Amino acid sequence: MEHQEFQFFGGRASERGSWDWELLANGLPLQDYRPGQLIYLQGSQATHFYYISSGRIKSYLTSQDGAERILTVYRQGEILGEASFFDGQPRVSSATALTKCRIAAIDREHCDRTLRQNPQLSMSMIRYLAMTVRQLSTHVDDTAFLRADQRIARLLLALAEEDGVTVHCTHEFLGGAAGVSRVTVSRVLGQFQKCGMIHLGYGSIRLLEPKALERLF
Amino acid sequence: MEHQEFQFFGGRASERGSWDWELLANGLPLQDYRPGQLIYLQGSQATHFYYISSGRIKSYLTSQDGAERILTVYRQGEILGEASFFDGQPRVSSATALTKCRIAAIDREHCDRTLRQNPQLSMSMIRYLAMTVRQLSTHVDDTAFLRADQRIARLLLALAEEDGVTVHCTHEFLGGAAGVSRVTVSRVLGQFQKCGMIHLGYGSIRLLEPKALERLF
DNA sequence: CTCAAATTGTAACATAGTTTACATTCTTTT
DNA sequence: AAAAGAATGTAAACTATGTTACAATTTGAG
Repeated sequence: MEHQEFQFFGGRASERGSWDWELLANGLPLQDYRPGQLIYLQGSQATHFYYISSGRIKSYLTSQDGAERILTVYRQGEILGEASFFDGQPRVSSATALTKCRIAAIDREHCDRTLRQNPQLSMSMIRYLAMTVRQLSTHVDDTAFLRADQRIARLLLALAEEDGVTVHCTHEFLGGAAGVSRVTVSRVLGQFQKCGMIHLGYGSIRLLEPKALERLF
Repeated sequence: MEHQEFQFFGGRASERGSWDWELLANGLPLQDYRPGQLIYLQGSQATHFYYISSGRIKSYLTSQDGAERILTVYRQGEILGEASFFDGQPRVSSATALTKCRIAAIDREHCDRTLRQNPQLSMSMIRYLAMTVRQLSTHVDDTAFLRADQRIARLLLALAEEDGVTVHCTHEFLGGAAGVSRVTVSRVLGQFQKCGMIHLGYGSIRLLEPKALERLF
């Protein structure tokens, strides 16, 4: 029970390293992406899905007035965009590179052939999608039932799970991922710091008392 | 583009009839469930998933203080509980029968054998899970960016998609599905009625002007 | 080194939606 | 037919968060 339910988002932690998608990307050229570069856009048709050879990518929803809700942060060795690819409907989310990335784009012909030649990959894909369903359900659960401070606490713990005790991100980012405003993030983090649970830097947060954060819910 | 994006919840409309899971349940005994009977419980281990031969089932999340958030209404011919089954983690949601149901419980041994004998079923499962990912993403999108009245309008349209112009459910139910309180549902529906968009009965809502409801967002 | 841009802190104010409470209406049971 | 239970309508008080605004700090670019 090291990290228990903390697959809130970003959280593919529970399965990190247990996927082997290199086979899927085998033989495909890697493309370079710069930070901030768009990979796919909400509403577009899904002709490919993507394998991350290196770098980090966020997927997110955008409201009509431009607000952004982050769904997942994908990392090296993971795939993204496979759901819209398989169900044939337009993309529900967008994805952009958070860092420099090297990405392979997998098209339908390549995917079909590789799955046919490696039947065990189908089962991996089923498990991967099942994990994504779990993560999104947890997302709904959290936003439905937790207060702002609780969601922010969960998020910090989930990010620390991946990055270590010092999490590097802005309050703006945390707001987008937890579904609260930047101002609320700053206020809540200020309180956390006052209680000695965290230490705030510029663009970074060091978790001092993770146990205390867990006790918030 | 008859129903466009309205897979909000309950909404498997976009794919209705396009699944053929009978093969998966073939040879398994059907069990009878009464309305209100529990099928599986949040937090429990997933040893089976389920095929609905007849009846309707809701899946939902429960908060610590007992509040309920409905995720999906499943119907005849659909399967449920497959995500936790495949990813091997405890159930994130519960499921109970809404009506009398006949259900087949599919265990791991039976599932493995059937998928091995019918390789095309794996691809169906991938498409089904992909559709579920889409639905949950839409769920997150709606609760993140829409007001109470907009979510209720969407929900009514989605339900009408399945049940016809007269939707049979309580305000309590709508609240659970849209993520708002019963009181808010009653207030919003009252306004909709005053505008002539709907007609309210006892346990039923007739949509008079669906177009007007769509214009709300 | 300087200036512009990004990030953070904080306060006042606005508000959508919850909670609580109670009356009313409809349905089912006896 | 009466009584009990469900479902609905509506109002008042409350609250968590968003919004707006602006100052202070840190970083990065030229």
